[in-house]
Amino acid sequence: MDRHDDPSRVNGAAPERVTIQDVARYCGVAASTVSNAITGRRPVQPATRERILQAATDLGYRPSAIARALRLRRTWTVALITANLSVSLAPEVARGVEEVALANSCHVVICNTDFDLDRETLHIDLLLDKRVDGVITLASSLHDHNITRLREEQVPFVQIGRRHVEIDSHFVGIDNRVGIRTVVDHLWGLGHRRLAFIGGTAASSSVVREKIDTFRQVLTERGLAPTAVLETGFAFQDGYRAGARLLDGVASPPTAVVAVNDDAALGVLEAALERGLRVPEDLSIVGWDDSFPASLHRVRLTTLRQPAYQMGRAAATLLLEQLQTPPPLEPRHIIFPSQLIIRHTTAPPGTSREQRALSNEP
Amino acid sequence: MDRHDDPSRVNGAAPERVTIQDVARYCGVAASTVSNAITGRRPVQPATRERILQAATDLGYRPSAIARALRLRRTWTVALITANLSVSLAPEVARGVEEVALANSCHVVICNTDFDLDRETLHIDLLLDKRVDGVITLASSLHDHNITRLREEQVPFVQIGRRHVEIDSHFVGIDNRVGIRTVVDHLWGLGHRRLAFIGGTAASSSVVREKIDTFRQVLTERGLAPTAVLETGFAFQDGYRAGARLLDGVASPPTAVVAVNDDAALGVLEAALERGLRVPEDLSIVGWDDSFPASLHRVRLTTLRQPAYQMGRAAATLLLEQLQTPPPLEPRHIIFPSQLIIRHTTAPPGTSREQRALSNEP
DNA sequence: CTGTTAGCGCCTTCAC
DNA sequence: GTGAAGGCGCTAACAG
Repeated sequence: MDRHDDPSRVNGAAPERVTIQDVARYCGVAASTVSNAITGRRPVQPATRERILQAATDLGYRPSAIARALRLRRTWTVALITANLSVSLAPEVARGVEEVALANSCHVVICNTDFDLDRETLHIDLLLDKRVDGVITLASSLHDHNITRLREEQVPFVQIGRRHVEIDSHFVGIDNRVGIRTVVDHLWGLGHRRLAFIGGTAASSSVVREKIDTFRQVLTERGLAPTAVLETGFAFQDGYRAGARLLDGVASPPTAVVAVNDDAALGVLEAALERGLRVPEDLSIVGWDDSFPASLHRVRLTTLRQPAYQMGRAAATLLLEQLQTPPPLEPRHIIFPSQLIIRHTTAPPGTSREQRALSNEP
Repeated sequence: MDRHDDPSRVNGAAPERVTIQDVARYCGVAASTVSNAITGRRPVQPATRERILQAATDLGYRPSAIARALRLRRTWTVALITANLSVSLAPEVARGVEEVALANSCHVVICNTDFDLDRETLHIDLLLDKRVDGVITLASSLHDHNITRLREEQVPFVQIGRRHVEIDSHFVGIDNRVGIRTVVDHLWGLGHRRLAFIGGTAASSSVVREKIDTFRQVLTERGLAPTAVLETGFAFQDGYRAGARLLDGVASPPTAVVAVNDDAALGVLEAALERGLRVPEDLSIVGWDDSFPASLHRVRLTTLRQPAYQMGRAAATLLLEQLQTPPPLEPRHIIFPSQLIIRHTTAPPGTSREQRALSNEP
């Protein structure tokens, strides 16, 4: 009862949190017994167990995750590394990851790289220092160098969307080749022969490389060559810039554009509409991701749907499985089906623009 | 040189990370000296300092953030608590928070509450166990009970968007009353007299209460009453449902709708277009947030812009300031200006729907 | 300027 | 079943 003996009141500042020792003293038992009572790793006399648990709640005891982490070498924390958390499907992926993590008493730290190597490396430094239990990378958000570091430190990781060709790992995504083929088939079937691919940067992303390669290949199979391939980036503005380059002062602009993602596609749409083109009559546009804005009534973007949320869930599940079973599982690939959502931005090519283009040719 | 003495190779599994002791032994100095050389808290002989730093990089030493956290009672981790990370401005806020955090070697853990008290409490439990350095809450994402717990544990926190009336705290946001007044003035000026408010739930959010109260009040000042106030929720589908209830089989539907956020507004837009209404001729719609889809050419939603990214930055900055200066600063409120972005979903009310409605009345 | 000691809070031997 | 001792990796206090 002597207030001076109460370690939680040494001075007026920062009330110390109650520790396992406090509970032990309070119950007249050893700290290890409290630990056993709470974690249940070793049997404890039911009576004392009850007393301890009661005391713990009475005193408001909560074990320190930090002390535990130091001892157990587990932090109950995973990282989600992405280029830009607010781009296309990232938010939904994050939601999925977080949901599964929470169900496993695990937290998610977010890391935006902005496609910047230094930023990315800094994040990895911090994550390694913190001994996060695992990492999920979204799309092309990690350079080989840093992937290697994770591998060396034996930090489990799962990649979503982008697969490093050299480094096999757990992976969640769709088959980009099949996707591109579906898109091109659709446009081909509508009668398009002048197709362009826009957005992304192949240098920073093997997914983009894969898409572009497949795009070229499928066209080649049909005896065509791309009207244009513009690697302008992933954001709306990048798509807009691509649209401008595609449509301004070009003798034979494409009649259809395949974009690296929805954001870029919407940028192209914007550029086209600003130039007085009708979509889809004058220009067909296909996006990729089926992000929220694509579905809006007045947008009605034709697009390839990826189940972002489910992919986030799957990635987190994969990751957490690894944390529980020490022997490293052999890499597993979960391939979700992709689905072409045909809305109002694709149709047979009109003639207005086509004729204009022809009349410009000598 | 004897491999058996190398503690990092005890057995084949999990290569131990090199500790401060390893560096100390390697250099023939005490661990505390290594600590001082690296943190620079106390002076170290330049020569030995150099040797230690060199050894540290050679051995690949990186201090354990966990051990540091246990000792220093700082985790270099903050939490961002939000109802739904993928809703309206949350992703942009998160980006802002993360950017500032990283610049301070700090990580951000994300917590989605889904407006669920249990989920929220679970998150707070875990965050408290982890001794996060601080918390940022976005919109109406924390119940009073949990705010109180943060307060009791003396965890610094900043609120974005929602201000608890009873509990003063650091706050970042806009003035909702001014915002609503601006919106209603705009509609009033266009000639609208039948206005509805839709979306949100006043019970779960003081912001919504504030908006609705102001909405009613401004109308009252003009001698009007709301045509409808539908608290249906925050998501696109909630807006869609509200739109349906507003427009189906109602004698006098509103000529203008004020939505709680852009997502809900887009839902109303969808419902209106599906019913063959023209927007804005038959129905004006005003959103809130200026989220990405609102700006799209074919959407052109009139909306109130909040600087989401800047608000995230500001919140994180406020938070980190608190971590550096022990004496708790008195609560500061950073109020950003809001801005009405007038696009194509608002115009003087047309007569087509108006007349139809009148003709239905006896 | 540097080394020794102690302890942050917990869990895991090892004795009893 | 339970208690005592030791240590996870680091830094603050105290000697020298």
